[in-house]
Formats: sequence, structure tokens, C-alpha cells
Amino acid sequence: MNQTLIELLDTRVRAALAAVDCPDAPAVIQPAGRPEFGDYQANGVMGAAKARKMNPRQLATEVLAKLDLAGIASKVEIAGPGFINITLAPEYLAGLSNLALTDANMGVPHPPAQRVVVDYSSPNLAKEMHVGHLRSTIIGDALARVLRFMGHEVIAQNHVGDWGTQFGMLTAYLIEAEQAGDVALSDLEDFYRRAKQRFDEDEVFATHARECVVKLQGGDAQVNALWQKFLDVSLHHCEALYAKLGVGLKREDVRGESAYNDDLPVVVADLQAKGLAVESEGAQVVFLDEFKNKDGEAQAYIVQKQGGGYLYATTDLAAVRYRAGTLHADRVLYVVDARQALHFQQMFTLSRKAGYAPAGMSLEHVGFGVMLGEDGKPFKTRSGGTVKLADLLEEAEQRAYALVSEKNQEMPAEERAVIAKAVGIGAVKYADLSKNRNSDYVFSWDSMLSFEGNTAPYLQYAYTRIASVFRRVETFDTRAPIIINDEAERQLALALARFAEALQTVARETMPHFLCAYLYELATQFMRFYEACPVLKSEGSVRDSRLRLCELTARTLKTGLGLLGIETLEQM
RNA sequence: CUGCCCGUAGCUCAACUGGAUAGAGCAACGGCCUUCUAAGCCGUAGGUUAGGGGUUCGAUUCCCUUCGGGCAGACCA
Repeated sequence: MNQTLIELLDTRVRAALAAVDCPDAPAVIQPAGRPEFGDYQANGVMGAAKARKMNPRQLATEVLAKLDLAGIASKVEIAGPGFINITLAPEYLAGLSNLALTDANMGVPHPPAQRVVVDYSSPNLAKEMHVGHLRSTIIGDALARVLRFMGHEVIAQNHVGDWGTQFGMLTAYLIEAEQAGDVALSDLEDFYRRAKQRFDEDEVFATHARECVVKLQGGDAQVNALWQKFLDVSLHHCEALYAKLGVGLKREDVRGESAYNDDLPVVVADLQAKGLAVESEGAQVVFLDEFKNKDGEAQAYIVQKQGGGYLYATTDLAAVRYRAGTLHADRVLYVVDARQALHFQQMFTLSRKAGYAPAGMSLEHVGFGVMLGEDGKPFKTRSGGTVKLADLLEEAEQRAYALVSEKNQEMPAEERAVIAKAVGIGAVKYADLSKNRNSDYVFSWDSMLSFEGNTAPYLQYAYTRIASVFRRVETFDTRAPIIINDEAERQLALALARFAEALQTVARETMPHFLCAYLYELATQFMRFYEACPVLKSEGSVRDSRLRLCELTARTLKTGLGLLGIETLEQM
């Protein structure tokens, strides 16, 4: 299989359109809106008819006469003003399932491979990770996994905040703490708070902190060693959370802001040389007339502060140069808070103008909204503080443990804990990933852990039901073909065949929620099949076929959830 | 003031270059366990897609406008 179902139908319908003298008309294939319209619908005829001032139903009839779907569709008919409704043949769908069972990539075609940089998570290493880092981390991770699965070369980059004045303060405080024999780096948040307090209250300390910034930036060995030590501790903290979350980011993926230090003066000088950056109010500024300020004039984009300091704009420009010049990326995804949308638009525009990003390199801001509490206001603790990511995940596991215990009172505590981890963490991740990332989303323990509807536990449960079947099966033909007799089987096979489409959409739109919606649909179709078609109690080739269908469903669910970074369980 | 995002069932969310009667889940109500895990399945009810105008065979989707919410807009990221 080298194309998805939609691509196949698109090719065939376009060929038919071309045969009736509409060579450039798009087929506009979509999954059918209602069951009675079949499985897919082609909507392109109406547009083509309009362009040629023809009667759409008449044209549809002509297209239908030329449309070759032999062996693919069992029914093709014209409906409404000129829709072509396509119902796929059971034998064809069975064939696709059989193919997917033997294919190493589960029947998912690989598009031309690209080198894709995915910039995600990017916590500030001065502090502990909090809920604000959750979305970038798991959305980015899911996208990286999907792109890799589709055969792309993914370079994950953790653009951590490891530079800036706050690190002067922290190293100064680290010196103090070490002298006092108290290296309390176990709680980063507390360490930061104490350092900040010293900075605000003690002028001598504040001066020392500023000196440390200068020393750090000047390459002073002692301060740099302390800085490295601090980063190491902070990164360990992040990695512990990545491990708990099942996020694949590794130490070698870290390429922090500091990595671009040497290139910052070069960038500014280059922008000046190109006549893009000019001095304004003591700062180096690029005026972009693509963007207007409050007075309707070209908006200023600062690349160097008055006093010579650099900003994130400079760092990001340097990163573009690196990703283009050294990494030769075809595509760069920035999985960053939607509030930075303007910054990215400006930065992308300037990167093009300055020639840092070649025309063939796609720069995409994968923005997302903020997490809200159930009151609709930004997600905070009862006391109004920032919620630590570690605390959130801990609570997820605890809540899941309580629920697992309710359902399995006789189960050993150890097993319950394993299930609780997969379910709790999975629920948190899925609740986030299943929503359109563009909008803010309401974080609700109750709905994500209700285990009903479009949730991770529902999908995990579907998987365990299959696992349970295979625990009970004694013997069957593990190479038996899938044969479709029942409509529930056909619907399940159709859902299975759409896996590739879902992944393709996710990769193209950088929207993980399409994969979630797909998996939910697949699980729902499986549940219906499971209710309607006895597996172990059936006999002969039907039993073998149904077991094979179960097998492919399980693999697809496991693979799909895996691409979201969510574990499956044999039992729950 | 300017720009971006958003407004869909009581609640949380879908709707893939504009397609047919706008779909799910929760909550509500009614069915289904001597049969592979009922964390399930089936059914009922619930809508002027914030309001108004426009484009066309067709608009939740595109354009204009009003209202409401969020965010951003020169030295934080």
C-alpha cells in the first residue's frame, strides 16, 4: 500500500474527471457525512460542473461512467446535487487489513522523507517545571513521534532557558549556599525563591549577583562551573519528569539559549550590514513594514538592547541560522505558547528577509492555548500559586490509583500502582492532546478520569479487552486471513484502514487531536464489533478471522497510543 | 488604538483545501450482564453554530459589521 484510501480514491476520481474533459478539477474526497452516504464521498463534480456551466448531475453521471473502482467499491452512486457516494467492498477492506497485518509499517505509506526540527518543551532551567510546560512537552513529543513513524528524520530540540541575568543571581546564591555548607538544590523552586529574596533584600548580594552575570558571560571558569552544576541539577529534574510523562527528550536533545551566544553579535552585525537593523533609541532595531504599530508605522523588532544585551529575538534568529545552515532542516516546528505568535511571525519574516531561512525551509509556529481551571480562569493552586508539574502528575497517579482500587479490590497493590501510572498519566496527556491545540482548554480531573467517552482510559480499556481475548484463546491459525461477513466487521476494518489518513493529517496540520479522534473512532468501532460479533465462541475460519481483526486492532491502538506517548496495559 | 485567536446542545469538545438532516462524550431519561472485563453496548431528548449583512447551487467554514471573551503590540520569554 503506497497511498492512503483518500489518496487512492482521489486518484481514481480525478482520472474519471479528466476523462470527461475536466483535467484539473479536484476530486474533493471526504469521509461520508452519514452512514447512508457510504464510506467516502467525492464532492468535486459540483465545482467542476459549475466551472464548465454544466448540469452537475449530468456531469456526475458522465464521471461515474468513467470511474474505475473495480475491486475497491461495492457501490458507487450519485446523490443530491451531484455527490458521488462510495461504499468500499468488504473484500477490499479485508485485503487492506491482511496487508496491514504483514506490513512492517502497518500499511502506513511513507511520504518523501524530510528532516524536521521539532523545538519543544523548552523549560526555564532557573525554575522547576510547572503546568505551563505541559502542553509544549506532550504536544511536541507526540508530533515528533508521529513524524518519525512516517519516516521523517526528526531532530528534537529542547531550547531550554539557560541564560540571562537570573543565572547570575542563582550562581551568586549557590556560592553563598556552598560556603554555608547548604547546597539545597533538591527543591529548585525554593532555591530560586530564596535567591530572589536575597537579591531583593540585600544590596551587597544583588551587586555580587550582577558581577556574576558579567563573569558568567565573560567566561569566568568558577562561575561557569557553578552555572553548569546548576543546569545539571535542573536538567535532572526535567528528565525525571520526562521519564514519568513518557516523553522521549534526552540530554543530547538539549540545545539551550546559551548554545547560540557566540553567534549573537554575528547576527546583529549581519543584520546591520544588510541594512535591516538600525540604531534607534540606543538599541539595534529592525523595522518591519509587514507589521504596524499603534501609529500605523512599521513595527520595531529589537535585536539588541540599549547597553548591548541580546534578547530572545536574537537567539531565535541565531537558532534559525543553525537549523538551516548546520542541520539543513526542511521544516522547523516551534511548539510554543500561542501568546508568542506575533514574535514568531516577526522572527520568521525577518529570517526570510535576512536570508537565514531558505525558501524551501518551512517555519511553523505550533501554538497552543493556556490551561484553565474549572472556573475558567488560569489553572492555579487553591492559594493562587503556580502548579508544579511534579505535583500535578503525582495527583493524577493518586486519583487513578483510587479508581483502579475501586474496580480491582483483590488486585495486589503493586499491580494497581502500575495501572494507575499508565491510566493517570495517560489521562492527563490525552485530555490535552485530544483538544484542538489552538484554543485554551479546561483542565478537569473529573472529566479526564471519568474514564468514559473520549478519554485515554476508554482507549486503554478497549486494548485490554483484546488482550483478555488473547489470554483466553488456546489455539488459532495465526496466519489466517481476515474475511468480512458482518457489517460490524466491515466498519472495524474500515476504521483500521484509515490509520494512515489520520497520521497524515496530524503530520500536515501538526494537530495531534486528529489522531485522538481517530483512535476514539477505532475503539468505538471495536466495542461495537465486540458486542455484535462473538470471537472465541465463533468457529472455524470466522473465529480465526475475528481473532486476526482483534490482533490488528490491538496493534493499531497500541501503536497509535504509543505515538501519543500513552501506554497500553494488558489488564486494567 | 492596531493585530492575532476564540464564541457551536446545560457542561467539555468535534466537524479535514466551503458540501447533504452540524456530530461525540458528560449530565438527564429508558433498555441490555447464567455468553470473550458493564471502565462496555443500544436507544430517547437536547441547536436560530453570539447577532446582523454579503459572496453562491450550497456557509460553522470565506468577506464586512456589531457585541462578548482571551492574548499580544520597543528593550522579559
